[in-house]
Amino acid sequence: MAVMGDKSGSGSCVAGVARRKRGRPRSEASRVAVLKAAAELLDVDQISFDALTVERIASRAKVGKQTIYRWWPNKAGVVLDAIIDDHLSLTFPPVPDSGDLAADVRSWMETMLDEAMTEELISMVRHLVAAIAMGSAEVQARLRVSELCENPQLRARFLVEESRGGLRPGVDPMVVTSAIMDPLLLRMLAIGAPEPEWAHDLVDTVLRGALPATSGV
Amino acid sequence: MAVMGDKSGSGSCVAGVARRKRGRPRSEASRVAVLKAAAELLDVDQISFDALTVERIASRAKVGKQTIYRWWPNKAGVVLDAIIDDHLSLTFPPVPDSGDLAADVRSWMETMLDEAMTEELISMVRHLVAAIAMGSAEVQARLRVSELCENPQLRARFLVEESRGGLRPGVDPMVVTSAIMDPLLLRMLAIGAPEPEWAHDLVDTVLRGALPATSGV
Amino acid sequence: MAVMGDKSGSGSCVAGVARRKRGRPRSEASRVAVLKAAAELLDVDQISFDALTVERIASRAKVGKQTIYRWWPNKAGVVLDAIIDDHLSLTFPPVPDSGDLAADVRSWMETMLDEAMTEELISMVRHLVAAIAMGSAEVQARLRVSELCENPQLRARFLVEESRGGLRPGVDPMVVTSAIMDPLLLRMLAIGAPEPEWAHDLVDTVLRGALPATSGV
Amino acid sequence: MAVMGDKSGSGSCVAGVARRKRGRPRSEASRVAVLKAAAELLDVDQISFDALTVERIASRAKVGKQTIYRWWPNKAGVVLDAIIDDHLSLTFPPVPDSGDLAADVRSWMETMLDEAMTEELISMVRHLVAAIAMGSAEVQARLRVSELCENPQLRARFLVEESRGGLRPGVDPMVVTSAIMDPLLLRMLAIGAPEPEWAHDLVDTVLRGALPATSGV
DNA sequence: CAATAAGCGAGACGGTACGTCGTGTCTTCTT
DNA sequence: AAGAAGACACGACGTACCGTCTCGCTTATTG
Repeated sequence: MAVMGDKSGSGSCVAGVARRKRGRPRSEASRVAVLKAAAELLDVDQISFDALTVERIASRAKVGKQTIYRWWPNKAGVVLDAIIDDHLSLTFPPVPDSGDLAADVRSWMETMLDEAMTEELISMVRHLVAAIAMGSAEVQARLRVSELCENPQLRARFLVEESRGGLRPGVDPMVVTSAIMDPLLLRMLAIGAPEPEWAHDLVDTVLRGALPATSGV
Repeated sequence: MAVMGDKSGSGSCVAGVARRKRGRPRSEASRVAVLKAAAELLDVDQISFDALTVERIASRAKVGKQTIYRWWPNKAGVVLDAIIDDHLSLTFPPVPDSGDLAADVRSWMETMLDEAMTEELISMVRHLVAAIAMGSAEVQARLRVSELCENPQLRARFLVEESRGGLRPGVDPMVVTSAIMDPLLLRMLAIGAPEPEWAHDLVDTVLRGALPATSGV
Repeated sequence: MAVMGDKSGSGSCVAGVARRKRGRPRSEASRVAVLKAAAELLDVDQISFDALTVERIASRAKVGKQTIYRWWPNKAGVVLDAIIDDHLSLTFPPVPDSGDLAADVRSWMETMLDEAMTEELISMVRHLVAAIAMGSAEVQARLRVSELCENPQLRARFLVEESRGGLRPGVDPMVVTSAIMDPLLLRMLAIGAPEPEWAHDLVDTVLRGALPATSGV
Repeated sequence: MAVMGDKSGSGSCVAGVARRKRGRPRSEASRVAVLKAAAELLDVDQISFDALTVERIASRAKVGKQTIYRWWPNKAGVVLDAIIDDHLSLTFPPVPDSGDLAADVRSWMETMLDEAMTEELISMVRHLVAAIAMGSAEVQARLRVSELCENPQLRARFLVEESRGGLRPGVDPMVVTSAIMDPLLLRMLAIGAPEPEWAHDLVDTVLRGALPATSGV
């Protein structure tokens, strides 16, 4: 999933051969060092998004400040690229597929509450949301909350179920995913781990709305 | 809903007489001027949360910078108090009550999409979420997204419906509110106004899970 | 040597009986506490003149800040009063009087160089000069360097000598005192203790000019 | 008379090649602009040493505040460099050389009293002495009152006279200069212009001590 | 192979805002 | 009325980053 960190939108060289430009080419090592440094500062050193500074990234990456400003518009841009380049990611537990959607989602939520509500994951959510909420319109154009914060696996499970005919007709798997995941994310952002009761109630209510009437949820 | 802007955790005078402290008492005028100034800068002048500075608040409020730092820990603290003190608030359209919950919520969502998705409302959502996502743990302890970003009217409508027995037994009105409102808020935060189709699908799915099976949603 | 620390020049009550003014009289205890505190901070705690603050004086004196501002114009005023009231003073070694002026002054200078060039005395000179150099015109009107920095004993010795006819006719004892003391003070201010050679040369040269031609200096 | 404004004690490159350091080199333009600005504020705008602020210097010099703090420890350091770099100096009237030292010095003192005792010169003396008296030990190490406040021309006149054999053997020209100049400076600092009588008496007394006995001073 | 470009680490630059400290004034209760 | 306490408007402090701008050096392509 290559991404142009390019300020100027670059517009890839259409000439098939990808004719190399004159002058010294961009250093891949520096690019990676920057993204890695940013990711580590947020992830390992657990600093907050606004305690993160471009200078600190540059210093940790052993890179000149200008090298960052040459390729990214600001720190939000760097963080987003770090996310996109998978140096920094939300890793939610996998969603099982036993054939029984309701049981699978409930079991997944159980695992979320028991194992995934770590300080690291919660602060990561905060960083991402902060990066998005503070980023410029331009930055947001490159990023969808739904693509980053959502559990792609959860969405995939709903899509599979839909193809099996296990969802009520007309129900959008994306919508179902959001209805479960987004309230969960906002709770993590605002109050940390949610109440188990609340979470189970959420899953039940949404699933009841998403499954066919015949299924005895 | 009075709130102690106090750094040191309020510490109410338990002694019944509430004996006045020595020295000049805190100026209520200054307190209000600060909150008002912060609110106006975000609300009227439409500046972003991180373009907001303590110095600018102080200058607009005609108050010494120290007076702000004496009573609030940082700008996020000021903004939160401004919200809590109702100088700054999200005002969503009212939820009608015709007796038919499904129709009411659908109509409310219609109004949201048509009238409420203004630049102002969306940027206000961003300010609030940024204030929470970037704030310290201490700040978050004083604020719940669920209390601020949520539409209290929507929640009230579900509570009324529950008391009338119009909700499926065991369904928590708070959960239902979140399942509709939170995905909407995240969309506003990330991509601005959501697709109408998506929004209607969300309402339908959640309501189907929340209403009694007998109701023909 | 009583001094009115009064801002308004006060103008003593002319009515012979010294009729007490209405209201609570000025607290002598506070006045002394302030001067003592200022003196100690400079003298004992060895802080520099501009590290000295009115707030620190007030706090050390257990006195309200206003009590200082009610009676003194600023910290320079306080320091000057502390000097005048003898809480803070330059104590130079005594000048012997053996009848032989030249021998006495040389011996005094010897003692100065050997015993008096302590860190405390030098920093005290600096405080005084700073207080004078930075003080307003009003402050300076109340203070003469010649009265404070000069060794009154040295001056007295020259005056005695003059009355005995031991000075060349027409020579002003004050001038002689200055010609020896002021270069010494400036050296202390700028470079700390002066070179002994330099000091002896100074004494010799000035004395030769001040004593009658007959005396074989 | 080049001076390193360097915080870290100059550290000249001993390596003959004087290999340039990495990074952008210090801007000479900024260095000069700062010293010039400080000098003008004291000299032209006639503000007092403690009304002088680093921010004002920076703003007048059109320089970032940090650029000042990068190279100087505080405002006293800046003022001292301004002095050393000759942007700010005491300019006393020239000392004539007619061959008759006594007449020359008396005539010079006459000119001093008549023409040089301007408000500007006196306040400049105050600035310089304040800068020294309040400065840290480090600052003082770089500056000698004797080098700055003294009239170099007066000293030169005495040195010339010494080489001609016009001074009494063993008399140090530096000492004579101080014995005349320092009392004058302290008077200017403390009370402004001195009495003419006092000044003439000073000159007579010191010269009598400095000239050979044969000369009929 | 030299010339020419452009990227690189380093670090100074003009700025803005920070959070703290001190000033001198004001306002409250206490003595 | 004066005193101790302490909040107030103001403004400078010295620091941290911002985003820009040279420097000398390195690494490519091109003539």
